[in-house]
Amino acid sequence: MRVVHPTPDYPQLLRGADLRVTRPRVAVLGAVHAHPHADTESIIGAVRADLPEVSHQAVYDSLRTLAAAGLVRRIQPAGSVARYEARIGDNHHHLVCRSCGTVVDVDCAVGEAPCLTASDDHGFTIDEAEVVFWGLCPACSPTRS
Amino acid sequence: MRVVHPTPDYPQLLRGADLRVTRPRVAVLGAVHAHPHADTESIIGAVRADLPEVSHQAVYDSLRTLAAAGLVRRIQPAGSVARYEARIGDNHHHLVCRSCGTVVDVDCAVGEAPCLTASDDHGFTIDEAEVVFWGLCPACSPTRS
DNA sequence: TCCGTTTTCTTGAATGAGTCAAGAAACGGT
DNA sequence: ACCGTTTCTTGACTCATTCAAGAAAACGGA
Ligand SMILES: [Mn+2]
Ligand SMILES: [Mn+2]
Ligand SMILES: [Zn+2]
Ligand SMILES: [Zn+2]
Repeated sequence: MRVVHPTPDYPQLLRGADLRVTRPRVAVLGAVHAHPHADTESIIGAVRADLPEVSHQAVYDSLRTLAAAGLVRRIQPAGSVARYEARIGDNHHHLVCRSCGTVVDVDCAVGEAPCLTASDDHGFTIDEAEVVFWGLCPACSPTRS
Repeated sequence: MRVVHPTPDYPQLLRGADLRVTRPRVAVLGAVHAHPHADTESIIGAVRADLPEVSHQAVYDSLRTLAAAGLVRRIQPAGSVARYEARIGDNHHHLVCRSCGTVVDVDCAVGEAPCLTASDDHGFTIDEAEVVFWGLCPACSPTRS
């Protein structure tokens, strides 16, 4: 079995979401695909490798638009700035290092989205169950003998 | 069976955590007990009912110290300012309204803390599994017939 | 109770991610 | 190519939270 990861056609993804295709949006979408869980500043840096003149506001606007359209997901672990990823629609979860802030993906252990049911929904209409595992990454863990 | 909720002895709680007993700390601890999931601004307001002259910085410092000592828990759902609660040590979870930001408690549906195990820990040393259910509270839900 | 040391609080300024707003440029349907 | 609409640029601004320096309070020992 062979899993293929063709480079996504970003303009097509944008059109499919009824969004205008602009150079900043294409570059931002590409940067998010290339740098999972990157924060806005990193994305601005990556985008400027292609478009040296993009404004930070264009990146902020693009990220917001892409997130609203469901083309990217925005996450924000407590104490962190916003981070973005292109892995969407699979309700996966995250492992966050308390020391360095590194974020890694964790497949949902239970099932489909939402993967968990609240014991008492208090009358809420729940649409997502977000799980964040906190701890220390290998690099930040105290070395054992 | 009778469940009693005696008013906690805040000075004693502080001493037990090896913290100096100061008026701001006692008041902040009381405010967090009285107003679960309140944000810092609300806590400042509540504390000033007792101590009209406390500085906002004293409240920020107290909250940080109390959280570090484990006497209160700090939560910060994405897009929200920091919120604090005194219900600690039971690994309960939260239900957050996407519209008004209301936070309510949800008992852990699975078990003891951490109530979940990551499918792959990537070498991390995990110490907490945080679950946030997102949705709309009854007041914010579109009314049905 | 008084003292000295240490911690905490007050005051005021600073930080920084993110937003707002107005005009210029780009997109895309005709 | 033209034109109406959306998006981008520029620059100012917000606001939760932090930083820093000196004044006040806490507390263990005398
Ligand atoms: Mn992810
Ligand atoms: Mn709670
Ligand atoms: Zn780490
Ligand atoms: Zn609500």
